[in-house]
Formats: sequence, C-alpha cells, structure tokens
Amino acid sequence: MKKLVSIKDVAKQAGVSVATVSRVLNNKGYVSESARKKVEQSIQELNYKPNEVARSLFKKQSKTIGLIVPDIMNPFFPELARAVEDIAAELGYSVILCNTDENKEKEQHYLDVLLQKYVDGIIVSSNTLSAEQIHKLHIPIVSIDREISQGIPTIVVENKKGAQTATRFLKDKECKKIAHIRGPLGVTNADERCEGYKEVVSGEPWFRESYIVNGYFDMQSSIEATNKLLRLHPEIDGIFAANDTMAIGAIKSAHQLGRKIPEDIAIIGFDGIALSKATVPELTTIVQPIYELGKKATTMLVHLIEKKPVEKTFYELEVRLVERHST
Amino acid sequence: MKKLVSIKDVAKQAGVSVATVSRVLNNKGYVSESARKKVEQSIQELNYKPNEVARSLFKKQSKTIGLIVPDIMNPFFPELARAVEDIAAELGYSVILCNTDENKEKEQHYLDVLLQKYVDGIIVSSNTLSAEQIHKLHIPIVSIDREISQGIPTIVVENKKGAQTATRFLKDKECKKIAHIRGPLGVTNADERCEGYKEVVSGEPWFRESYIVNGYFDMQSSIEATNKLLRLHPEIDGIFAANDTMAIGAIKSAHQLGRKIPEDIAIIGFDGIALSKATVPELTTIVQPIYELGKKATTMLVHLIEKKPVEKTFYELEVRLVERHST
DNA sequence: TTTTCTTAGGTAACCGGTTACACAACCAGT
DNA sequence: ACTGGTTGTGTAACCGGTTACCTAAGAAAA
Repeated sequence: MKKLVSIKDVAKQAGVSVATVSRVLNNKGYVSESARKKVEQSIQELNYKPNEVARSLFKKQSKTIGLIVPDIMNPFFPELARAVEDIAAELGYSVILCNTDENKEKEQHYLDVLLQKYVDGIIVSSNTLSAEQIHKLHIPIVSIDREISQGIPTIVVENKKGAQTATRFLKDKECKKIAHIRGPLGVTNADERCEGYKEVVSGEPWFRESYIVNGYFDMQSSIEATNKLLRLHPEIDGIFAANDTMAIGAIKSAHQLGRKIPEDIAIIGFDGIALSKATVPELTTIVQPIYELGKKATTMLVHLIEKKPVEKTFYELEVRLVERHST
Repeated sequence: MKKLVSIKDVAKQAGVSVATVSRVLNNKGYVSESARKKVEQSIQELNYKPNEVARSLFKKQSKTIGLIVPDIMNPFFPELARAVEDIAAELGYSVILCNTDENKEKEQHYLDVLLQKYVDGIIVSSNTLSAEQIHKLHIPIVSIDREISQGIPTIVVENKKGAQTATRFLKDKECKKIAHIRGPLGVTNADERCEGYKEVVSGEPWFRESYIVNGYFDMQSSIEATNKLLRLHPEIDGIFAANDTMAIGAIKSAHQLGRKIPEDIAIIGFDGIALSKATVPELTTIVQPIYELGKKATTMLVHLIEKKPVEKTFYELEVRLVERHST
C-alpha cells in the first residue's frame, strides 16, 4: 500500500506545526489568515485527507453507526437500510450492516464487534436483545419497529390501529367472515396487530378463534396456513395478513384453490413493501412509512450521539391504508 | 461513556508488561506458560476486548470492507449484501454499506470516506467508476456484476449465454414473435443480454429491430415500454425481459391489456430475485447465483487483502433457467 | 510604564494498541 | 570457560491525529 499523506507532510509543506494544521482542519483555536491560507493550499496540493482512524482513537468516536437487522433479505429492511444510510451519510456517518437472524449469539457478537470498533451508536431492529444488554453498552441505541423496554428510545408504528383499520375496511367491503394470519407469537408487532384484529371482530356473532392462524412473517408458512384455513373454513371471504409477504402467500394459496381475488375473497396486508405493488392483483395494504421510520431513527440517534436535544424518545408513526386491487 | 478496560489495565492485573499482554493476544513471540495463564485470566476477569481502532491505526488495516451498490432497495442487492456480510463476518470483517445511485460524485465521496476509514478492501457494483479511479486507491477491489476493466478482479455471470437460453426457450415453447425489453444502453450486462437475444433471433424472417425496446431495469419504464410494444406489434407472443423487475412490469402491462399469461403471451425474466417467486403467475426466469456471486467476491477480496493466493481474478458464473408459470 | 488580555503558534503528551530493540537467563557445543 | 542460540520479558518508539500547556508579541487598560 502506498503511504498516504499525513498531517506532518502538510505541516512541513506549509511551514507550520501539526497543531496549526489541526486547528485549520477543525476550525478551532487561533490561526492567522496567512497561516490558514498556506495550510489550505498545502492540503489541496497534497490532496490530504485526515486519517479517520487516528481521529477516532483520540476522540473515542468513529463517525460510524451500526445497523442491526434480522435479515436484509426480508423485504422490509432494504428500504429501512436505505433510509438509515442516506441520513447517516448526510450527517457524516457511515453505517455497518449486521444480519442477526434473530439469533442471540450473533447479536451479542455483533454488539461486541461494533463496540470494539467504537461505533458511536446503534440502530437495532430485533427482539432478542434485553434491556440490560443494551444498557451495558453505554452508547446511544435506537430501537426500530420493536419496543424493547421503556427508557430505550424507540420508533414504532401504530400496529394496533392499523390492524383495526384493515379489519374494518374488510367489513366495510361486505366481507362476512374475516380471518387473520398472524405473525409469530411473542413478537410485539405481531401481537399488537392480532389484538387490533380481535378488537374489531370479537363482538361479531360469526367470529371464532380458529379464524386466527399462525404464520412466521414468511411466504411459505402463510401459504400452508391459508391452505389449511380455507379448507377448514370455506366460508371465509376476507383475510387480513399481518404482513405483506404473508398476504402474498395468501393470494397464491387462494389462487391455487381456485378462489378469485377479490371477488371470492378479499385480502389485505400490512407494511407496504415494494413487492406489494408488483403482484397481480396489486395488494391492498396498510402502509408503514418505512423510509420515514429509518430517517427518524437515524436523526434521533445522531442527536443522541452529538448530545443535541431530542424532543421525544418514543415515536409512534402513523400508518395509512392504500387501496389497490386485492380487495 | 464509561471508560473501557485497556491493555494497561490487563497488564497491571496480571503483573506483566503491555508487550506480554499483546503477545498473548496475538499469539506471537515468546510467552511463558505461566505468564500466558495469568494474562488470560485477567482478560477474563476484566472482560477485556482489544480496541480495534488502536489496532487499526498501527496496522493500517481495519478488518472492515466497503460494499458499494447503486441502491440496496433494488431487489437484486439485498441477497448480494447478505452474502457479502455473511462471509465477511465469518472471516472476521465488518461491512460498510454505501448506496451511490450510480452517481459519480457520490461514488467518489464514498471512496474517499472508505479510504479515510482504512477499509481493507472494497466490493463495487457500479459502472461509473473508471479503472484509473480504482487503481489510485491502492487497496484491493472486486467488481461484481459489471466489468470495469481488465486487470480489476471481477465476478460476473454468463449474461449472453443466459439471454440465448432464455430466447431459445421461448422459441421452443412455440413462440412465433419474440420481443426483448432491454436494460439501459451502455450498461455492460444489459448490452450483453441484448446481444444474446439478437444472436438467436436475427436470422429469423419475422425479426425486426423494433421488437427491441428500452427499459431502465425498473418496473415503470417496463410497463410503458410493454404497453407501446404490444400496441404497435399485437402479434407478439413472447417477451424476454432483461431483468425480473421489468418482466414483472411486462406481466402487469400484458394483464392490463387483457392478454393471458402464458396462453396469449409468454414472459421470461433474468436474475431470479425473490420477487420472481411471489408473482401470480410465478415468473420463469434465468436465475443468477446471486448469493454465490457475493460469496465468491468476498472470499476473493479477503484473499487479496490477506495476500493469500487466488487462482483466478475473473469468474463468470453459470446461470440456469428455472421454468415456472409465466411461459 | 507596567499590567493584562487577546491572538498566534509551537512542543509534547495522549488515545490504545504493536513491535523493534535491549537485556537477562539458560542450555548446548567446543 | 567461552561462544552462540533459544526463550522470556520489559522499555520505548511508533501509528496519525488532538489538545493542554507554554511562550511571545502586540494592543488595550491602568
């Protein structure tokens, strides 16, 4: 590797000390106009770029944040990651990507690595981390999409309200028997969405617990769940899936079973991922402001890092129903 | 921020010098069994984790690689990113994610940032970088999906061959008039795929240049292109789209125009992104080994970084046709 | 004129590791 | 006994920045 120009080279060129160069660089302390000119010119000439690593070592901060997600291949996360990276870059930070598969050991491992690299803060979207684990880190954390514990800055969406909206919408569309494909038990947002559904239908004479089936937020489990559901309850004419991927699974299953969408059966999802616009029929869904989520989280994290005031450390963002052709 | 334990603390605890601790840490140089034991115990007790930043500064390497992609939201890249991150983590590296939108300034900016952070190597998927720009970096680079110039390690797939396979497959399926929605002009893989198509159909009596229409690898442009195409040439009964996203656009367009797929018109894509399995009908496509691509690139990059021997610096990975229901 | 404040800029310690070098102890070979 | 190689360990320089501290000059205040 070719040696990079260091602050010493610049200092020598400009005929000043390294301290002066550093002062120019950071716009801090007293520097005469003439010295500043000379330094700036030398920086130009040598194409000098300060070494961030050396800077990090002294300042104990690295202008880097960690982004911990279960799996970037899950269609919810690319948009989130993009938002985080966009805002981070704007504010002068880089982002290190970590996929944990919701695996406790991997999570702890990445936490250690990020800490060793002096990252300034971390954005997590995970439900296996404990509050204790997080407090031990002593650096700012923002939790996205899942509430870990009070006191930890969190950004979520109105899961329950969205679920109610979705379910009511199906009712308004004259669906008589509405089922729900829920997400994994114990995952906060899956639980909340299920609760929202229940609140709307539990009073209905036709409602039965077996209208709620389990999925794991993925397509395969949803196809199987829907197959079973429609065989057991052929009367079902509306399905609210706890996320878009499962809604697409439901569409495929219904299609296989010869049901027409939306004529025979209406299907609504949750998330508003890009995929929901790519299907035929296009999916009606509760769209989350995913980009906004990432944006807000990053802005907040950087504020926390830079000790700027933050108004709130808990945001619940609004969701909105987008009607397309599956209902 | 709470002060972290440093090597000095460990040395003091163990009653040895920092040099000895460092030797234990790196398994380098002579250390007596008794000293090693004491040091290891102190490390345990204090839960000491070496500061990677300090290490980076001295070693001029950071155990970090950069991953530069146009846009992680483009469905091709999450799987690639996942592969890169998986392998990198396995080999002890972290990955910094950069989205450039194929924008020259952003690319140069990220290159600068990555260099300042002493990343050990970079994986790029981009076509605006010049060979010169890359050589100036003086660190290992691997180019994915796009060939920048000879001499720069590259991993691509058999674009032309895949395109030929796709086109021939449509012919074998009794399509009489096959059109092509190509990717942006000047983008290597788009050009190669178009060439592959041409080689198969240019000898056909029915072939005309206007059967090739332009898209930008995105859905919107493809929908518009297909609309125009099918209006102008209603006789078309087969479409080879240069990527899956555009194939899906073509499906949607055909659907809107009342054509049945695959009865009236067969559609085949290229890439094999997750989305291609989510549509109704599921997309027949030329699948690229995306994960394999990322894996190979990362393995090679780390070999280059660690100066281990690499057999080849140019790989052209095989693609395979996966028949589903759109043909 | 002396004191004090502001401006300017250099020297060197420091961040937390790694490693060249020095030195000592011990063993083997002559 | 002398030489030389191997082993074990500490001291201090170094990586490339930042900044506390010091000195000094000129301006303003006493």
